[in-house]
Amino acid sequence: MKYLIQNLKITVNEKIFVKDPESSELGKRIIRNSIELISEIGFEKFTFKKLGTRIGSNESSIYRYFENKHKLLIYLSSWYWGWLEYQLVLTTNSIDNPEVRLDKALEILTRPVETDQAFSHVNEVALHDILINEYSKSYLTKEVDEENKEGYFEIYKRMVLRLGSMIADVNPSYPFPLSLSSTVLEGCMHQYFLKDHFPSITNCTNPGSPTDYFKSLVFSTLIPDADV
Amino acid sequence: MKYLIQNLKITVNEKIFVKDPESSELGKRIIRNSIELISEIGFEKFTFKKLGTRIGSNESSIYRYFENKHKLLIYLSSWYWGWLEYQLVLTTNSIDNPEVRLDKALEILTRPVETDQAFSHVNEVALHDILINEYSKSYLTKEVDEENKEGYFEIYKRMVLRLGSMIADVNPSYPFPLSLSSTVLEGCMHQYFLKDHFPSITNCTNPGSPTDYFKSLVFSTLIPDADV
DNA sequence: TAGGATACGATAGTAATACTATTATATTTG
DNA sequence: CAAATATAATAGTATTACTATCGTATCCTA
Repeated sequence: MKYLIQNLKITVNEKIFVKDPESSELGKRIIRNSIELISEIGFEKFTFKKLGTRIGSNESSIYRYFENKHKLLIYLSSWYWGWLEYQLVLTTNSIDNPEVRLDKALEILTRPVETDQAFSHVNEVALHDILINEYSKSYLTKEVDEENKEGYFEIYKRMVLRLGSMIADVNPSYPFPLSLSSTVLEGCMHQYFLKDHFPSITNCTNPGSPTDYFKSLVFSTLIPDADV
Repeated sequence: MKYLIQNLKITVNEKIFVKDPESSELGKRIIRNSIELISEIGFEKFTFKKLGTRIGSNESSIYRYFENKHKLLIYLSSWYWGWLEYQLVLTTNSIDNPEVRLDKALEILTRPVETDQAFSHVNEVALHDILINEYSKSYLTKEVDEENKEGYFEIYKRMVLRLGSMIADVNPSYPFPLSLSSTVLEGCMHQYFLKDHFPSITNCTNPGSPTDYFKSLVFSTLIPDADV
């Protein structure tokens, strides 16, 4: 994938980190290796000590960037949603026809992730795996309301609102645009998970099928007599 | 809610527990209090030590019933799905008309949970909260494939298959009955979560709206020109 | 080029977690 | 009444998730 804008930086809420990991080499090593390590061993078994060993650095140095691994997960997730949002906006904002725009949006949001050369310290494919396997752990906590107030989930919510408004543009009288939008974003990650671990309870077992499924779901809901 | 059958027992895979908690008073106290404690402080902060203190019993005694808190969560979830499945089957199996049956099924599966007098040691409302806030943590692990082989998620998968086949009965040519079924079950818990913590990205903010939303989603998908 | 700020690494230490093991006592059952 | 079983009490371990301190290297600037 190629970008019009080089040296792009995905902006993440400053409250999420202690020191901006994009501001130093060590910070970028933390990001690159935490993505790989979390996707390898899972979030539960991931510790700053293991990450320190892996990058030949000290546990305490990592704490200078992130308060704890929960905040790191929120950082990585925010980065992912910011990256996806950028692609969504770039691809859809020039499209005037609401149906075509929504169709394109669903494609961007549900397709398998590919590596993006623009961000060399981020393995987007591994990061997508982390989102599928770990994202809900970032908000299924007792601290979610506080953290939401602090703006930790802004980018994700903005994504839901964006897709929701594209849905409303196609059918302004549909009463559940936001629920449909949140169902698509969350449900898509779930279908990717099922494909890998519970294939008996999904029909999204080959590449491209999540896109087909969610397009059909959304359009037949919004345009009852359409031929989709 | 009243039951035709008294002294009913929800059957859970025996590999999930060390000793059947239904077989003793202590076991039932573990179940009752773990449900309350997990829903109060959340799964992360929940420990067997805290549970022991709460029930005036010893940490080591709890380990005789469950290997660890992960298994306890799987037990509680399985119990919940077994309980819901019972209601689903009881309510729908006498209905011949596929549309009416699916409509009724969606009602059972998406409505708010009420206390069930038949199981005095289980607070079903608190258990539903646990499912909403913690269920995905039970399968979003690196051990999911092994545990799936052991049958830990059987009841849940059976639920998805049941709803999936009711969906297929309404429209046999619809290509994604299982994905739609899993989306409804998972998505419903997600909408309940959003209602409480991210109300700005859902339209399911008042009681009954998850049912309306999912009925409309499913029927407009299956019956494109229906008046739903 | 000296002096101060900043970054990083190394080490040590703490409270809590998630167990395991052993022994003692109480209760149930045959 | 003896044996089996269940539970309680205590102790102990490795790991986790940090916090605190200190020394050194590097960088920036006056």
